[in-house]
This record gives sequence, C-alpha cells and structure tokens, in this order.
Amino acid sequence: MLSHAEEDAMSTNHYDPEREAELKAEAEKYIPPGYDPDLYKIRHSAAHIMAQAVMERFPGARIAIGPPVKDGFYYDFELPRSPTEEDLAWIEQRMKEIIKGKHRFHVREVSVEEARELFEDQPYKLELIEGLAQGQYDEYGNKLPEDQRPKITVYQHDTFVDLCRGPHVEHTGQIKANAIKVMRVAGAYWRGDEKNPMLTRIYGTAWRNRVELEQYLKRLEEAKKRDHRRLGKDLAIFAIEPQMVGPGLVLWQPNGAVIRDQLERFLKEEQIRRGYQPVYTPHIAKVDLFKTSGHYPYYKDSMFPPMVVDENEEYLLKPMNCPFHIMIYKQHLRSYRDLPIRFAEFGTVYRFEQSGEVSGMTRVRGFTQDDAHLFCRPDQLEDEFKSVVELTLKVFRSLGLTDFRARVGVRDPESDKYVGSDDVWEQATQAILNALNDYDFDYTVEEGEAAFYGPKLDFVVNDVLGREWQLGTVQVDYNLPQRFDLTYIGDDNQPHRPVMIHRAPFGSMERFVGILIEHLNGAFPPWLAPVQVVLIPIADRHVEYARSVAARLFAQDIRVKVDESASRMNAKIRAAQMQKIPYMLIVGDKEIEHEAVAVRLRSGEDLGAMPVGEFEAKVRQLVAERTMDLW
RNA sequence: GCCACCGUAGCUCAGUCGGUAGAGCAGCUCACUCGUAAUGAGCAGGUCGUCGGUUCGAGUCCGACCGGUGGCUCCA
Repeated sequence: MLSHAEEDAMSTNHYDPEREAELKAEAEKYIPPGYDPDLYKIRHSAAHIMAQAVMERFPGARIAIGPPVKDGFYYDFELPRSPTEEDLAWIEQRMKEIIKGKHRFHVREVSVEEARELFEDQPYKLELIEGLAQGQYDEYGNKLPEDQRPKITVYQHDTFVDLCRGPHVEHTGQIKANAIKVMRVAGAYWRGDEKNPMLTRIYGTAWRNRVELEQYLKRLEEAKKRDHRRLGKDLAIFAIEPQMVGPGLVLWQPNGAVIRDQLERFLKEEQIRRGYQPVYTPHIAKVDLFKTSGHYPYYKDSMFPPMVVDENEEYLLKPMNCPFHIMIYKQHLRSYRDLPIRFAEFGTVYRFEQSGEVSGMTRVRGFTQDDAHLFCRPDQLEDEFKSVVELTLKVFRSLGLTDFRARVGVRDPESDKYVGSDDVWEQATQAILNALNDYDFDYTVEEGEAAFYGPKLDFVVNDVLGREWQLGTVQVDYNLPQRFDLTYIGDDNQPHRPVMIHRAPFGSMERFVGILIEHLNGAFPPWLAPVQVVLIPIADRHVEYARSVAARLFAQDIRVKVDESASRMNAKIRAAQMQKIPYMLIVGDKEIEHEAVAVRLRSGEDLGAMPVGEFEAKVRQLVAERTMDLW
C-alpha cells in the first residue's frame, strides 16, 4: 500500500496543496440545497470507490457518470457482461478494502487537452469533456447557463481517476466500511435517451455509520409492508389478474368499492355545490373524434388498437373524456350568459402504457378519472381556475394528504408533440402563473410536463418507496375549443371562443386510492373504512345480542359485521386489528344486561362499556363530518 | 419497449445431486364458551406461470413466450 506522501506525489506532477484546498472549497457549492453535505460527500466518494472496484473486476469497463441520489448513489458502466450476484458481493467486499486503505482524494484542474488524454479510453468521459470544452454542459451532461464556463477537474483516490466536479471526503477512511452496501443493478440509457446504448447502472447506498445503514434498510422493509399492492391484497381492496384479465386492469373488490364509492360521493357533493353538471359518455368512439381532438396522430402508440367494424368504421377505446364533453357542449348554441358550463363525469379511460411501466394501482391501463371540463369566457378563467385549485386543496387536506408538491407543467420547447400556436400556449401558461400568485404553496415550473393541448398545474405526491405520482391536475386549454370550433354568443351578438379547463382533483380513482392506502397504512378513517364496526361476541350465547346491535347500526347506514367464528375473543380482536377495522364492540354478559357495548378502538384504546345509542350517535357524527378522527 | 432479478397451495415461503411436492398462516370439521392482538385436534387444498426441448425420468437443466418486481425511457 502506498503512503499518503507517495500517493500525493503520484497523483499529479504538480501537486499543489493550496490550489487543491481552493478547488475543494469551491466544489462545496455543488451540494444541492437540502442534501446533507456529509452524506453527499460520502456517497459521491463511495460512487468513485465502487467504480474503482468495478474496474478491477471488469478490466476495460467503460465508466459513465456516478452521482449521489436520494438515499444513496449509483454509477453507470458499460460492462462486457451483466454482473452477477457474486460480482456484486465481490465489488462490495473490495469497496470495504479500499475504504480501509484511507486513500486521500486529490483534485486538480486540467486543460481540455490533458483531460482528453487522461480519458482517451473512456468514450463517455470524452463526450462529457467535449461538452465541458464547449462550455455548454457540466460533467453530468446538464445544460449550463451562458455565463458559467466550467472548470475541468479530476479527482483521484488510490488508483482511480475520474472526471468530477466534487466534492468528496478527504480520504476514503472517512467512509465507514460497515455503512455501505451495493444494492442492485438496473439498466439506464446513456444520458437518459432511449436512442443511446443502455448502460449497467449499479445502485449503492452509504450512510454515516452502521446504525444509519441499518435504519435505512429497516425503513425499506417497513415501506414494503405499506406498499398498496401488499395492503390491497391483505385488505381485499383490489386485485389484478394479469393472465386472465390483463396487466394494468384493476378489479375493485367490495372493500375497495366502498372506499371508492365514498370518495366519489364526497366529490360529487362538492361539485354539485359548485355548479357542476354530471354527464355520462360511452367508453368508445369513432376514430374521427380523436382525429379532431388531436389524440390520434400524436398518441396513437399509447392507445389500444382500434376495433374495426368495417373498412370505414373504426372505434377506439377512449384515452380521455374531453372530446365527449366537448360534443355535449356543441349540442346547443351557448350564450355568454350560460358560461361557465361545468360537465363532470367519473369517466373510465384506457391507455396502452408500456409493459415495463404498469404497476399496482398507480400506473394502470384502464382507470377512472374524476374528470370535469369547464367551458368559460376568457374573463372568467382566473376565477374558475382558482375555484378548481381550492376544490383540489380541500380534497387533499380532508384526506390528510398535506405533503404534496405543486408543479406547473409547461411545454418542452424542443418537442413537436403539442398542438396549438405559441402565443396561445404563452397565454395559457400566464393564466396559470397569475392565478398561482394568490396561493402560499410553493411550486416548480417544469418543461415537458404539459398536456399535449395545454399547460397544467399538477399536485404530486410520493409513494412509500419515494416515487412521485401525479394526482390532482388542472389544465388550461385554448387549443381543443379551437380544434372543435367551440363558440358562445357574446353580448355583442357575435360568436366567441370559450376557454376550457380540464381538471381532476383525485386524478384517477385507482392511483388516488393506491396512494391513499399507503399514506394511511391501510387504516382508513371511519367514513371510508370498508367495515366500520365489528361486533365481537365473547361466547356463543352472546351472538344473538351482537346480531341485534348490528342490525340496529346497519339500519343507521353503519357498515357493520358480526364475528361469529368459533375463535376466542382475543383471536377475534386480533383479526379485526389486522383488518384495521376502526371499532371493535365487545359484547358479553355485562353488556347484554345494560344494552351496552364495550368499545375498543383500532388504536388499541379501550373506551369501556357505553350505551349502544351513545356509540351509534358518535360514529354517525364522525362519518357525517368525514373527519380523520377515530373518536 | 430496454436492462437485471423473480414465478411452487388463497397468503408467506422450503424443496439437497434430476428420482415424481412440504411447512406455517388462512379455509373447513369437531371440541372448548373464554373479557381487549393468535385455544386445541383433525381434514382438505398443487397441471410447480405457459409451451417446447434434453433425459429412462424435469419443480429442478436448456430455449421461447406470458406475467411480476426494481430501475431506464415514456406518461394525454
């Protein structure tokens, strides 16, 4: 093993500790806001160490990039073959050895020429160097602002030299060998473009110490238990039969149907109050409808193939509801006095998602949007938009989903997949941004996240595995009214073009319920719980009384069951707990005597005996209020 | 669609060297009649994802396909 002095000497021909300190200090600015600086450096350095180990295991491997990510890091390689479990174990072991060598990380600035020379066998690095040389891209291939010309720096530890902007730990010994783990391999396209070759991405994780690593692994285990696919099965909420029914096609079991129905009722009430009119439309329509809307040419690939009735008659499963609602709008001549018109429908749509993408309830091929389309005059747009945002916020908050992210999706200027003129897009985007000024939640503006007909405001929530899902969405659309030639007659007796808002507070019932399952860990509030109350008779002689109490509650629209199984009381309680039923009513001799029930909450709290009427009134009240509270 | 891994009872999983499939839970039956998270005994339950190949013989080895999981790309 080399001494530090020897490494220092070897690392560069002109080792300059002062310059190095400067560069390292400068590199600190690359730590993203909100990312723990220590962990960032540990993970970034661990990525280099892993790359060294991989190069030793696969001599001649090509290296791409290796940044820290949430909870860990990865490095992308082009390898002669796919790594096996043994390879990964070897790499992890070797990483631990390198760490124990306490090799120092050295940095120096190099010229473009020297960088090209250093990485002459590394085509991906050369590509990055060219980007740096032109001053347009940083070493991760991200575009840089005009005024920012990057330095080219290389970091070295032990035998491994990498084009890298840093920052890193001082020496490998600052990483704990028992706090790192090689996690898994995945494919990833070079620079995220599917036209490029697919590289092998190796994910790893690194923490400050062993305890933190263990806590992280524990957290992953816990997350799996909360996974809506797991809970959806355990709690009989939904099912998917890929072989018989099809991938991404959801079967709502009775429990799931209760949850969905309650959510739908909630939203319908809110919508009626806000002047929405329910409509119903078919699941299929002629191709012509989607040609007019613009779906057909742009999104043909993500629709199920057409049903051909005969040569001139083809039908498509609808991927969206809007064209149908537009056709309803067109049934009459509309006056400016009629607007806004708001058509609402829980409309089921079908989209042929890529096979690698369907997942549980969150990414499916058939789903029901809580859709509505608002047709309004331009002067009404802002108020309508805000009213929709407020409805969405109300829906989220009343379900405890406060941890959302707001995203304004605008066009990707380099893509041609959008319909409509530039100024119309600009107009729509401004309308959204203006309206948002009045709210206190933060939002980000992201290119390429728009709908094909207009920009949108999305409410994005994480699942238990940290993946983001778009739930509620509000979209401003000047394009479809034009394509369908929608008009209303203004006070000047002339036809005018209405503006449309597409909106879905839940997004889709499938995805929303999937995410809700995870957020609530399957423990639904009383108003949503598939079974609200279970009667637990202590012995067989108490069954009859339990039934009579159940009948009384049932008559008050409370969803109630009697556990008449031959199990002991403790087993019945356990079963009810595992089904996350909010209320367990234990009835024995004492309760029968006093027309009472002994109330146990899902939380484990024992409220003792109370008159049936008292319990009934309390539950009815909690359900009517649609509160998250158990008692 | 691409890369990797995976597919055995309703669920979670075991199955050695290729010799003809097993446990726990759930279910059913019986006994027990119990006071706040698992009573006991018995019974039943499988075309080992599908198709093909190798072999005297395949859950096990090989191939194709279908599907799932994690990523990537995509996402109206």
